[in-house]
Amino acid sequence: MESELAKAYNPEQAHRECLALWDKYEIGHINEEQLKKEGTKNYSIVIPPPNVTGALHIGHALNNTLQDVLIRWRRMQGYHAMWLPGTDHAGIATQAVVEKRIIQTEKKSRHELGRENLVGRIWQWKDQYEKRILNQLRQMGCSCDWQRTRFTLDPICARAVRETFFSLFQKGYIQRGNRLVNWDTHLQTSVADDETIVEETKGGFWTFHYPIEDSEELIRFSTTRPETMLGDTAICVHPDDQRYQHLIGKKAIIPLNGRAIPIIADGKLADPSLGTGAVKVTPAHDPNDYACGLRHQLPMINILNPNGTINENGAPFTGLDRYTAREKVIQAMKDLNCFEGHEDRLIPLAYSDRSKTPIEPYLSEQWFVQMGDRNDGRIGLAQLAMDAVVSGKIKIYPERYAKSYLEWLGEKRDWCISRQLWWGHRIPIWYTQAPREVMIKAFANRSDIAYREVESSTPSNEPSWMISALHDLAGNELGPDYRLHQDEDVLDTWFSSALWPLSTLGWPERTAEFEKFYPTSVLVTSRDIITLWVVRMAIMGLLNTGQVPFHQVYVHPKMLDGLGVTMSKTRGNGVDPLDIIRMYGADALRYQMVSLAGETQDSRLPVSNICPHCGALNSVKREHMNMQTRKVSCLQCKKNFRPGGPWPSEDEELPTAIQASERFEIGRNFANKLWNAGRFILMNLGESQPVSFEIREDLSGLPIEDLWILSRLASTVKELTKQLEAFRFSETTRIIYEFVWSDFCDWYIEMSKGRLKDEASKAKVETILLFLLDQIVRFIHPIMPFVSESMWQLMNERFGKPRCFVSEQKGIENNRLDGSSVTENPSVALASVALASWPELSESWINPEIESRFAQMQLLIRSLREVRNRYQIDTRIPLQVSIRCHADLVNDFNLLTPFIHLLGRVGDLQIGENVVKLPQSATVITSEFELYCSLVGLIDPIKETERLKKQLLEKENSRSKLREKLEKGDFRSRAPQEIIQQHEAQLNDLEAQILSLQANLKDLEIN
RNA sequence: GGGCGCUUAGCUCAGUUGGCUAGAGCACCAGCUCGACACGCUGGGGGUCACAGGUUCGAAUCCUGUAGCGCCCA
Repeated sequence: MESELAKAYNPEQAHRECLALWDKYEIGHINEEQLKKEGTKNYSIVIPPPNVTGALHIGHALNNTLQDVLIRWRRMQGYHAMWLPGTDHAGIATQAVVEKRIIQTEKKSRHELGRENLVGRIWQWKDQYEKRILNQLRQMGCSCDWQRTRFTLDPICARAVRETFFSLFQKGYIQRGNRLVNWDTHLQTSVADDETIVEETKGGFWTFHYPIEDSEELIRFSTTRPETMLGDTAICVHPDDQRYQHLIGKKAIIPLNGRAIPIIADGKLADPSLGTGAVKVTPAHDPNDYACGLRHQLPMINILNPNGTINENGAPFTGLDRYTAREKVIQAMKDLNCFEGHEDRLIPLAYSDRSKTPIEPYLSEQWFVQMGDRNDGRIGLAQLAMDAVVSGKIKIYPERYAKSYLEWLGEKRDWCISRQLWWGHRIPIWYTQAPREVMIKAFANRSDIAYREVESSTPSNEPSWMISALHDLAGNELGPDYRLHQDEDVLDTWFSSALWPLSTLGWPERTAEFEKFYPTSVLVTSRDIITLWVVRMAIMGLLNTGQVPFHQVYVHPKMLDGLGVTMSKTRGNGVDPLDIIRMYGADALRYQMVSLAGETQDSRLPVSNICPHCGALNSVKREHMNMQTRKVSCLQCKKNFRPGGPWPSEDEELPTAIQASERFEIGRNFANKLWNAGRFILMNLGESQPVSFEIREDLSGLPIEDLWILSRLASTVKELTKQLEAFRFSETTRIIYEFVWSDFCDWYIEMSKGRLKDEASKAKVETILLFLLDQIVRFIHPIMPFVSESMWQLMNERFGKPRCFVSEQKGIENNRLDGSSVTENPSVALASVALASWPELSESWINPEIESRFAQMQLLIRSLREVRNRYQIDTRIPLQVSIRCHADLVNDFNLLTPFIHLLGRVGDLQIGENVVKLPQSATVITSEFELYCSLVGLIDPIKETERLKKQLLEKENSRSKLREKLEKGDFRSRAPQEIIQQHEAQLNDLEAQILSLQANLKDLEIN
């Protein structure tokens, strides 16, 4: 008996030991030798790089667990599997967080701090969070290739960005121009459409009129943003609108500044059925008006400064904030008698996701990647990425997401890649004014320079140039007379993350990593990222290399809280994976993550606050979210605490709760179950030390219980492998749980308790037990690496190097620690289960017939237990039992007699075709057997009558349903023969069972 | 407004091409310290599969509509 094996699995100890072990053997690292080796099966994943904005939450835990499951599984299958970790600089998000913090703590704006200082501070932030994120991944057990960790702003990634920008510029895919963008007046940058959120907001709807030039007439219109009248350049009516035909071509006067603007007809902008049918047109401040402005070549007057105040074009309101200006403009219009009315309205308003301030449509100079089709023979970028999915070069799982991918790309909208930020890859463009000859002279022989003339509305003697360069320009390339200055803006974060599969592998250099692992095997991500990121990676990969960046995309569900709301730090309904690991262990976290990754549903995870005083779970209510409640009293100990959430600082009076969820208990319990199964097996081996334990592929001669468990094992492994190949993660946990807990622990181990006591059968059952444990530890490892590794190590300690195996399998341990060749000796144990081989068992072991025969014994045992429970018979009292069944089953039951005695706690046992009912017995009737448990002195006729009547009722219900079905309509003429026979056989069974039950009931009445 | 998805036991979810009496875990009830495990063992109760139609011999499953929820795009 070994006492050193803890009674319960200790995740903390396992984490310490396993992490050290995996570090020691660098299990995730592809070394130089492996890198160079040819003819290997390769498998690679690049991590969707988490933002350095903050720490990882439970959604990341899901995403990364799934990647690790795939990587560990493929590694065990003998692939050279490489999972490349890293982080994303997340331009606007990170800059916003750091800026905000500096404003709070130091009362300084970024402009006061200066570009260099701010960027320095963000790097500090990045260092801190990158470290934290990578540690979180490590604690989760992620087997990344840590030595290849990348960051989207590091020099390797920067090189790919420069190369790509240059090439896009050269090929004419990148252009600069005045565009209407979403302007964040707080952060003073443009933001992408998907960085905005639209919310119904309380606003107003005002009606005004403008006088018509040289006329007594007025034209009336309505607006939700009166201040934009300052930038109006037209009034628009519908071409068919009879009310305004005579006004088209005339001019209206903006009374605020006296500007005369044309009245135009445009069927796309004006809707005669809405309001007055006339609308004001402000091309510089509204997307629809902008489009109209382009159609009619209207002037575009920008009335805003970058900070949201009115500029000189908006005189006399210059300098006022736009919302103050709105009030003043309304008042001015009232004073001019041009005001007609006002009503309150809810209007959809776009907010910046980063600063939460209202977005202003704003005209500014931006850089764009052209996505649409081209007329110069080059392929359109959107089309390029669409073709990859249509042709199947990229396969998306589940398939339906291919649709959103294609639909989004189908719009072929240009991609605005410039951001007015300081944190990011600075746009590699330099500007200058110089004569053409100077440019040619300086750059004629340079392949690393491309330049274009800037189209200018104000012609001058010397043309303006935009210069794209692969390497930074010093500024003096054109000599002392012509200074170069670099564009102030940075690139959209997605520009560099779009290159992630390329840049991390070293592209544009043809590194060994790139050659071996590009295209990557699969990208694992969540669906909101498809349009932002997946499509852009596809474009960049195809454009730069002609190859897709990944063969498969697996889209997993989203994590929701108990109320069905997406988890996020800002809502305070998220959970830190480290909290879960501390409470339940990393295996429990991973198990739960895998089990909720189903095909269709997002998954709800009710979140609780852990009381800092007593540890009780208090579920998170809506009122606790968004830091709305400062104080909660614990349901259990009644003491007060502050609910968990993204609080900016510690509370001085109240301790703050960490958050958790009892859902993770399943995984914790399961890990403990496995631990204890292993503990049982190792302890029972006692003093004996099998040197190696071998199972032949040919199972003949093994008893039915062994054939049964090996059949179950083989089909479990087969099914598991199949489900992993199809990314059906939740299925894998179901399969594993069912086999390990039910088949292995509840049945096989329980049965083995008898065989282990018998010297004659001890060695044989030990062999099977060890073999099963070995196989389980292997196939459970991708999902629960810590408990499986701990068990593996215990087995190593116990048996040293030799290890169980299937004797006919050769050369399966091919993924050796030293990266060396396939070993021909399968009996050599491996230092880590992470490097052991994935189970692969003979098809011939799968035996459905044995499984269904064995199921009869299970049903028998369950029936016995039910009787015992019903009568509350002490487990120590053996039951006297007789069983009537057909000959085949008599035979099986005879073979399994020891287990019937053991598991059913049976004393006297009679089995036969003509066995008679015992007096005063409880009865269970099934389709295959009739079971009688003698209850002399215990039988309660009333109770037993109740039981039988219940059984009878159930069977009669089933019978009438079945009869109805068989006799109704055209069942017999139209249903397949097979089904009809099945139903009939079942009906016969039921009839027989009902007769038996009735007979037994009659007996009870008599007695 | 358009698209995608969801609605199954008190809770979280399975249910792959329609076919035995719809399953699991947790929670609940009853009984168990029987030498792996109380993070456990044994048994039990609990569902008109959101609603209304339709197709079919047969619908949780396929079709249409309604309601509610979520996400994406306008």
